[in-house]
Amino acid sequence: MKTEKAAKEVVKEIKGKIEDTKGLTVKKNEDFSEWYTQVVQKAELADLRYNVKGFLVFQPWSVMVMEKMYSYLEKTLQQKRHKPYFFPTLIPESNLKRESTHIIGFTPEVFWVTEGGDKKFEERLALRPTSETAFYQMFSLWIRSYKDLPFKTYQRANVFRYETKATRPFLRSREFHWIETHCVHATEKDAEKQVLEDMQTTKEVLHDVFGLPFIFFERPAWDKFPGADRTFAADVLNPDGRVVQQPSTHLLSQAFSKGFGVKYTGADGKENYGWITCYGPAVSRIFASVVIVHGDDKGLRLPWNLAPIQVVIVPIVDDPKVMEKADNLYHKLSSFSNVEIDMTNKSAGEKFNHWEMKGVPVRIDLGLKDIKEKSVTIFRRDTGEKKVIREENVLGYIKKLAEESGKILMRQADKVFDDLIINATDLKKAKQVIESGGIVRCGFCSIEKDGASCSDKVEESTGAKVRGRKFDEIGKTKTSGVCIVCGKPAKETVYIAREY
RNA sequence: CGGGCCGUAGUGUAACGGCAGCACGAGUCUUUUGGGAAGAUUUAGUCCGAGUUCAAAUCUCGGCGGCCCGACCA
Repeated sequence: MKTEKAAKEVVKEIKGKIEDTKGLTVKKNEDFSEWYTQVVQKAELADLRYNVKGFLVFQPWSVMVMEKMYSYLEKTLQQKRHKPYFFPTLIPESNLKRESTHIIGFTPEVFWVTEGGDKKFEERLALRPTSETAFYQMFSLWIRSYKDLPFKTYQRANVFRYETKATRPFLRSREFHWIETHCVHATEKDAEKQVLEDMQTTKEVLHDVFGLPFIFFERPAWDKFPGADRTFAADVLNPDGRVVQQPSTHLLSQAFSKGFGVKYTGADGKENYGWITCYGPAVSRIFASVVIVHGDDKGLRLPWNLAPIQVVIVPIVDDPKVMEKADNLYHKLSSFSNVEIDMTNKSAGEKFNHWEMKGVPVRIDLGLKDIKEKSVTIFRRDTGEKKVIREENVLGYIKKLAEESGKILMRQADKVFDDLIINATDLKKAKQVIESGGIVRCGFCSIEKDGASCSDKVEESTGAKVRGRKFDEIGKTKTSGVCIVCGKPAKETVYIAREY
């Protein structure tokens, strides 16, 4: 009995010690939820202790990464002729009401501003949950002629949604940071082209630069953006088999232009309503995906192009010769990368672990051995390899690394999707696939309103949701099967996955 | 918004209704440094408000905040 008690004490003591360490105490694929919480705190991405529910403080490391994300997104949008704006944060309630589906969809999550000083406003003002009803109010004043079209805008903004569900840092909080684009086109066809362009932008930036794998779906009728005619959304996959909705692009058609009077005079002198589209990459959530998709049991792994510090030089000993060589390297590398020398008084091992947690792509270790042998030791975070490189080859080696490191992370991430999509012909099988962390591909009666009841049954029996039809399969694959739920002939092939 | 759990130094954890303790961190000094160094020394805490009680971190109520699970979303 006594020994049992003593053993318990020892276990407790050891456990306490593990929890005190600065490293991650769980493996990503064993307890994903806990892993994510720890990375956010231990890599100092956000402080969750701000005293308003659902709001948090973004710390420098995440802010610097997100600044880079903004810059890639904005550069791409501007190349595609979107013009930047900053719109007000407040939107009068009457604006929100101008499109009926929109107001119904958003009302439950609006923060309202009702007074200024001690004076009550006659009309409530919304803290923008999204800015359609702010932009289109002005579009109606700005757009006169077909010569003004296409009218392509965007803004970087923080938006507010009164989420009722427990929030998760970066993935879901009551204030989040994004870019929203709003475009007016002369014809439906032009608007459709814009949606294609938005999807292409998503691929160019989120996949090719940030290394995130995703599938674009057309959402079913019951899951569209409030007020949209058609909604297309990219789902990024988490390692635990759940998907996260990332940028979505919407064909708003003419509902909003009619509500706000966004009209133009055509070449024929006749008045027409504009065709509106909008697109919303949520940078703070995209950041979450970068953390989740690339991170490992040691912490973050940042693609070269997103890392605030790309190369860190770690002097192993405090020795004048070592410091001189570190300075030397610093100046050479600064010409094409952000470099930092870790001068802290921590032990070598602790420095190594610290920078691995932060996800810095390249580390250079410098000690007396390297001085003697005219070499340096280079550690790369993407593959975990450590190599001794001759001094004269260092620059070339790191330049090459810079080019391929993002691609390596991208390829590693792309692979994840391969085995996860599994065909199913009945709900029992679908449930099995979902429970083993997969995504189901199956026949489905309809993604129009008449399919909603079958969708409810899918949710009921699998706990997962119908994500929609895969965009690049629309019209290409003939669906010959039957609906996985009702057994009627399947008009669509859809995908089913659990969601974050 | 419903159901469950929770709030003690910066962090993680102890204390039957009866002296709030331990570890890590942080500060200073010395010795160290090739995968989470050591000694000396200093530092700091019961979420907020009310109630019960001789006595509350502990019990009750309210507020604020967090975590998990469901309906909503980017």
